[in-house]
Amino acid sequence: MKNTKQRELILSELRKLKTHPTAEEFHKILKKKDNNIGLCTIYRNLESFYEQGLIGKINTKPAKYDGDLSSHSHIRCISCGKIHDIFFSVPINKVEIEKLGYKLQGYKIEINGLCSSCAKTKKRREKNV
Amino acid sequence: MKNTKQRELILSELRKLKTHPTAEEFHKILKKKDNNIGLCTIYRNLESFYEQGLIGKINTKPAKYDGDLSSHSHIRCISCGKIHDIFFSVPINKVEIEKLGYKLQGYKIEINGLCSSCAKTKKRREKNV
DNA sequence: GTGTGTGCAAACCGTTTGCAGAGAG
DNA sequence: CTCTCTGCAAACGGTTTGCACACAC
Repeated sequence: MKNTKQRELILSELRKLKTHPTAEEFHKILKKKDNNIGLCTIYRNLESFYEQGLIGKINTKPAKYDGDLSSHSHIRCISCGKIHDIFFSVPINKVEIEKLGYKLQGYKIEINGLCSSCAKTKKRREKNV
Repeated sequence: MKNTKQRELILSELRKLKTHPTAEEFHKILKKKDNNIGLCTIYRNLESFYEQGLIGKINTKPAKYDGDLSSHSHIRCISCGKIHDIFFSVPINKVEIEKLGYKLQGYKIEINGLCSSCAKTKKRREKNV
């Protein structure tokens, strides 16, 4: 793997973010540092970082990327799609997995909820205000 | 919601399956019963059943659908993509969610592992056999 | 120098949509 | 009769790929 300036930029900038940008959002951010960087370079590198386990990827459409590798989950608002980090551990029962003949590689918990600002908007809508 | 023969066929056939077909795989299955059924009808109805909470949907690409609503999770082989049902419960800490101002709607656990047949193939590959 | 990485545009693929006609109510 | 549902084909949108050139090694 060659050490290009784009590759370095992508990883270091993602690490700095506390948000979970889509490839396109991230592209806009990176253009401020390198106006020529291509969207497909970002896709290519994010994907390869993800495969190497250097970053996280959230299974939304479009996908969101996470520079924070500390073990945490995400809660996603069913109304606006916003994602928040959430920290709690879940005991995974390996026995059940081994019974099926699988070797555990990892797991993700995908939590859906309604965020407070969407809850307010909804309440307002219901009152026809 | 009108009660068309396509709609009825889609739901009843999905309920019969123990597998988790993609829309396209399911289309092939349904064509045996109704050769004229269109792929987009299947998409439309599966999506609406899913929104009504009548069936499950697995967040793969392409998406897979699950006619079994009993509370269970899925383990996905990282090598071949096969999905197995897995039954165990996970305590979700609501306090942490409420702290963030969210109202819990639901959650899914996505478990990744290596299935036994892929593990064998891999071992064989490593030995150059 | 050699070979991988880049940026561009075009292809890709799963999914969605517009439309005219069919069929449920 | 009306109005939603269907099947078709074409559009869509996020992502990937083929290519020629650039640049790390």
